[in-house]
Amino acid sequence: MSTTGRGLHGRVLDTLGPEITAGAYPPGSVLRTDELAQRFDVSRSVMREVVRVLESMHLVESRRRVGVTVLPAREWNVYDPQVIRWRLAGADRPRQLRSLTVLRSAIEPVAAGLAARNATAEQCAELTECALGMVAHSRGHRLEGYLFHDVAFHRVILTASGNEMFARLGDVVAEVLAGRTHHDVMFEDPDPAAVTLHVQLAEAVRERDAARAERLTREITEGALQELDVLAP
Amino acid sequence: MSTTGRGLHGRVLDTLGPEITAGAYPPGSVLRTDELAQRFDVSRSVMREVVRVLESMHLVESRRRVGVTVLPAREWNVYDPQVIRWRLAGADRPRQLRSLTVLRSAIEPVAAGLAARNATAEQCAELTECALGMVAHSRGHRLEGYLFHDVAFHRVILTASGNEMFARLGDVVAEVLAGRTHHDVMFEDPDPAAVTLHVQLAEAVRERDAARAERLTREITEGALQELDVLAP
DNA sequence: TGTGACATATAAGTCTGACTTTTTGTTCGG
DNA sequence: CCGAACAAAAAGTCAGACTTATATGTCACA
Repeated sequence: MSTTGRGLHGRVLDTLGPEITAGAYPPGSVLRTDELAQRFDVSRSVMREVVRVLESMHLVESRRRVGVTVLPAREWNVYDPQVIRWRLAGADRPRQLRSLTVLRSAIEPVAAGLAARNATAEQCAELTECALGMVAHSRGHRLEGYLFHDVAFHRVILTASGNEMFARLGDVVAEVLAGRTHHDVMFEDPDPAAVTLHVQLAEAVRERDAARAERLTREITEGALQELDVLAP
Repeated sequence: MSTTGRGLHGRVLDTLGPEITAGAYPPGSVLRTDELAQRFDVSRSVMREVVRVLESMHLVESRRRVGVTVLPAREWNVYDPQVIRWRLAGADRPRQLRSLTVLRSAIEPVAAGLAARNATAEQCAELTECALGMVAHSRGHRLEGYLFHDVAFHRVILTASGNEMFARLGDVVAEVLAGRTHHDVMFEDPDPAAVTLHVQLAEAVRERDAARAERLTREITEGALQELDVLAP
């Protein structure tokens, strides 16, 4: 599940990163490289590399004679996929999930509008295929299959928009959708209305109807927001 | 101007990072840590730290027995402020600027709507102050002063939205606005219509009129998009 | 001729210890 | 009371030896 995995360096990062993003050290706390190296039983070289990466994420700041200072959350690179994953795994997961869902609600409608203008024939076909897959798995507790096609659907939309900034949010959306299915329990089958909206959206993109694509996506994301209000008020 | 600056490590990064994001090495190219260390005249330790940071940005991938492989642009963490700065300084600056402006056009209207709901009295005051500052510098080639207040205005909106993902885009917006003023020549005074829109927006937020705030912001960002079409068709 | 096991070379990964540089806090003299 | 010199502390840098994974080539065997 963890992306870093490989190498001694990655294992330390996978422990220290989540600790920091979980708020284990209040902002302003100072960590000493040597102490950390001892704690994780690694050499200073490895520890320095870890600190450098944390520094590039703006989670900490390293200064001579003072140590490694933990930065306030406001400074963090919250768009770093690694940071997003760490925070989603932590305690303030609900708040994080809400932030990301609001982000989706801003981005996806615009992305869908652009996709209606720019999508290739192949992408239109993929979209239809995904929507059909969602329909096929919408009943009988086939949640995993449904999720798979849902994620793929939104990825295609974001990619087809032709905007690289939108395209790179595919992982975020995947994380949010997966979170909804797995963590926040989802006993029942997905909302039939949502399924219909996806089918109609694929249709709108295929027919180059940007305005309709945007409107439909807005309905989808508003649904996601309402769902969140019900689960975590 | 460069954020990294400090330390030998930062200087190497400030050279190698821009090179990679500028596409100097085609995707799949392999770099050897030892060679890079020689080239920059630094120790392997320093070079390894640089590679680790580039790896965390998904610009490169380091694998045993093969070397440091440059990844395709599709993999890059394009939301990393450092990466954004590097790319804006490079050759594909126009494309980058367009991507970011489209991103703005998606985010800011939603952020403004939220700001109208959540802004504190203090934030409302700041907003009005910024808008007045923009008015005051809107004539007589006071571009620097205008830019300053424009950036501050949008930062307040994004922060006041209460969504941390939006708030963190303040730097991006600042970069885009600064780019428009400095790089892409802007001899004339700013569009009076835009100034008026900002004043009205501050008003709408103060009066808690979310719908109007969103609509006005949409007009502002659409103006920015059209401006871009004129400059770089 | 194809295939699988094995050997080898290569480049990253890791560790250690010594040394340098910057910064901060203290102390001492004015 | 204040400023300048000083000392200590922690990160930063370096060099060299060693380890580990792995891509690739080799060779025997089918």
